[in-house]
Amino acid sequence: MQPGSAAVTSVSGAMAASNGGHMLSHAHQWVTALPHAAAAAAAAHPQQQQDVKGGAGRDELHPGAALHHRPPHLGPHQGHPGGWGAAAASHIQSMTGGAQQQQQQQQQQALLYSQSGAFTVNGMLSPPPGSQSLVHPGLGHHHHHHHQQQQHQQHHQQQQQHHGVNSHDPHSDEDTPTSDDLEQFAKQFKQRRIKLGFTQADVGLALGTLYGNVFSQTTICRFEALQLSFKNMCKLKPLLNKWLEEADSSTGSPTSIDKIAAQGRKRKKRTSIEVSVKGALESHFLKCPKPSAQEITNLADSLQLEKEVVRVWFCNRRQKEKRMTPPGIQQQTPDDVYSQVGNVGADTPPPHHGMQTSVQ
DNA sequence: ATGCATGAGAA
DNA sequence: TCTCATGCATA
Repeated sequence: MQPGSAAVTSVSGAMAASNGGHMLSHAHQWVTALPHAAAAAAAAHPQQQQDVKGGAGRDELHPGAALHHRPPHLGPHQGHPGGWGAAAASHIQSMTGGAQQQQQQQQQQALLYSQSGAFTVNGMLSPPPGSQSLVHPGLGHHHHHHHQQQQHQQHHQQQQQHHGVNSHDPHSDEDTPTSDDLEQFAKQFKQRRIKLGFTQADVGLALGTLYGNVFSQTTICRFEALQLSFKNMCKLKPLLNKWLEEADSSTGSPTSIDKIAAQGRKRKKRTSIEVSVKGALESHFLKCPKPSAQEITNLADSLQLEKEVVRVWFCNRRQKEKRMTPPGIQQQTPDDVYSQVGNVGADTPPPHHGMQTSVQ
């Protein structure tokens, strides 16, 4: 690896990777086009989302843009199942009557993807002819173990068992589930999904057509693999659960929906960082997960990467640590406990055990 | 299945 | 600026 090209950043055929020395005048503006509202699910229901906020009121009318999905009534729902990685869990969802505080949720943008290309306009109800789905013959290994989840950096847990609501019912889709619940659900979900012949992408779309919240294959995948934050898992579970019900029960209700066009945002080309460089970053991360702006600059400079790239790398790395199935977890089966050798480099940061037993 | 990226919102 | 949810693009 030449020291002159640690990372290859090619931006869509234009704008060559400008590295050489240290030009700090990179006004990264790949985002040139944005005024393109994705008025997909801009229904007027009192949800907590509203896309199109870039001031783009005019868009090219999507033919057949059907924004008519009944609101999933997520209103009085616990939008934030637990304060996990986030700060204070001060927002205890107390919907037990009338005193409840509400706060803005997150944002959701309605875009659409077309990755598997196997879905039909229907989202669901039509097992893709030859998707990447393979019928799993039963896979009956069930082994759930205990595992902690929280890291070290944060604090307090989230499983708040209130008075009244929440009566130890680890099966219903309501109330905050436990990690085990999530693990089981995820596993079950995946199994069912596959048996039904749907791809992750299909599900993502179906969710959109069903509730207005479209998700990508990526998200579904990460959900199944428990690679999301606990909080995020909790949020998605109800939706996916709903889909499951719909999926296997309504095997014959053509719910035609829309299919809008994507917008033309320009995204920066993915910078591929060389392994050696990644190693260096890892090392630094172990020493200092949160480098200061200055440190980032130095690091970026020495690694010959753009500062922004380094910054983002750290952000993403940190996020990884916060997932339910953190990186670095050695998946050891209860019978090969003797393969514990010296751990890499520094130390094993999170001694947490993970789950994720089978990867499709 | 994952790596790097975007963006809204919270500090 | 960081976190968090989320996804395009890619391996």
